[in-house]
Amino acid sequence: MEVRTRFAPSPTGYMHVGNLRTALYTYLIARQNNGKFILRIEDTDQERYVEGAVDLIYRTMKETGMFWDEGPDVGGDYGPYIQSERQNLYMDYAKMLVEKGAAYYCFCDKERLDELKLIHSISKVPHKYDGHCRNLSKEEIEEKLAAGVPFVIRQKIPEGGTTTFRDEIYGEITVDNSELDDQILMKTDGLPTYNFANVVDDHLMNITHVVRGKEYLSSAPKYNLLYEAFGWEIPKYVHCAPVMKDAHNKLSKRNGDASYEDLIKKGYLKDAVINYIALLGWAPKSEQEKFTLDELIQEFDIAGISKSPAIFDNEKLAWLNGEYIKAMPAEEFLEMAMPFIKEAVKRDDVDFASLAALLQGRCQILNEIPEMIDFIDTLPDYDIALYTHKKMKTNPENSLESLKAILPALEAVSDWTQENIHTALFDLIAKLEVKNGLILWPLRTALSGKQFTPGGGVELAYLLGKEETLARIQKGIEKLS
RNA sequence: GGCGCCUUGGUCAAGCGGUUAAGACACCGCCCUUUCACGGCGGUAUCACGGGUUCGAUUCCCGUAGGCGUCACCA
Repeated sequence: MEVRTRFAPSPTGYMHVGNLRTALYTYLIARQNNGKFILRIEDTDQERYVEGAVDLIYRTMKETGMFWDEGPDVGGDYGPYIQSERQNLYMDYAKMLVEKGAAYYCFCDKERLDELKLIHSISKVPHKYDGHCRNLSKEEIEEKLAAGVPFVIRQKIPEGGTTTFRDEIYGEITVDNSELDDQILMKTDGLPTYNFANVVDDHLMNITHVVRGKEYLSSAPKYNLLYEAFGWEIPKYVHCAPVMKDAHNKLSKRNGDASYEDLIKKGYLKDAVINYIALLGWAPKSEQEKFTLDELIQEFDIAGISKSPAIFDNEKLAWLNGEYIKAMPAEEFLEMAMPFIKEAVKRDDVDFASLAALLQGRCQILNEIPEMIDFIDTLPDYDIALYTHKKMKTNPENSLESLKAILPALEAVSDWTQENIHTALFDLIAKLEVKNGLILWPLRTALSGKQFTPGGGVELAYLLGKEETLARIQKGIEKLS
């Protein structure tokens, strides 16, 4: 049978990393089985609907390469793929269940239900519907329906016994039916609840693997009962443990910056993000760590998904991102880095390609760039203590001597190329018979005024240009005198 | 509180009755080096606890503890 999976987000906001990971796993299962990946929008809750959320879902999925075979925008044989456009179909299925004795009309109003809830909470009893309308006579039902009394349709959970379901990650789980509530399937507004719509849609769309968050694990037995009542085949369940911010809190926008969009804005690469989240909660059989989406399709295995929650580790994502940056073609990196370079460098007479080359091996996240190169436009007001470096055996005194020697040597360089600068400085080093560091450390310090820079004295001199280089050396000499 | 699930280093994790308990990030040290970085080498650090079962438990069973989830006319 053809594998069909579905990602079914509700348009209630942004795509956080946990969502994205669920989408990814769902996508991978479909692709590696040469199956179909379906996108379905679950918008039965009008109150929580957020404008633009659907577009964001589309954009994110496309950007990361998770293209769907069927969905609202591309169509398919099992549409519509937006739940609100399917409203008229759920009532018939609910009534079918009523006829089979697996569901029933309930006319209890809000007041009675609230009262019930209150009593339960005061007496510290788990809240469950009390079955008030479970056994109404046919006449009573007809009468109320005819009178237009608002109703819901509830699932009729069997009175005794247990229900067992199987999850691909957690194995077999059995619960007492007495633990299960007669949950509402159809609301008074005539719309289905998520729980019901999900079952009906998944069946109608021939979904074979239901991948979703672990928070639905406790509802799974009720879904099973529904499938059984309909006589439908039960799909494979894949419940994924959540992605956490720390040991106690799930990742959420309120707590920080866990949305896909934010990560991209900060300068994380989409491939790195996808790669990282694939590894968050799933372990490959080999020791490979870097995966393209295609490689993930090959290697992914449900058996490798872990049961326990995983904490989102920015450090490791940053490392992985750095690996991706290093592996990029230079031109591509230049293009991606340019906006970040421009944030700090307003001068336009800089050799940006050379600058980018220096940066490429030294940054993990693109937004680290501005701070790394902020000295290019203006020399910061630095402390002369920077001239002291134990290993280089430099101090303010000998640095002054070095700078004084460097100045004329560089003045003599007419064609300001990296090579010529290098030659001039190393000739000087040879002539003075000193260690490289004695010349180069003070130079780098004078040019940048920073402890850490992307590149050494030669590179910085070239980048700054002759005029600016000489001016900064002069300034260093004054500072040290 | 009832029910369910989970528990290997700081983090992600391999392991599926016998291992010196992999690997990666982070951290520390050394080497390389024109700083930082990169790279190379090495190191610190983990089976929540208590009972069983077994010749032998990280691995199987039962408890305990802790964590998480769920208990809506939300998804």
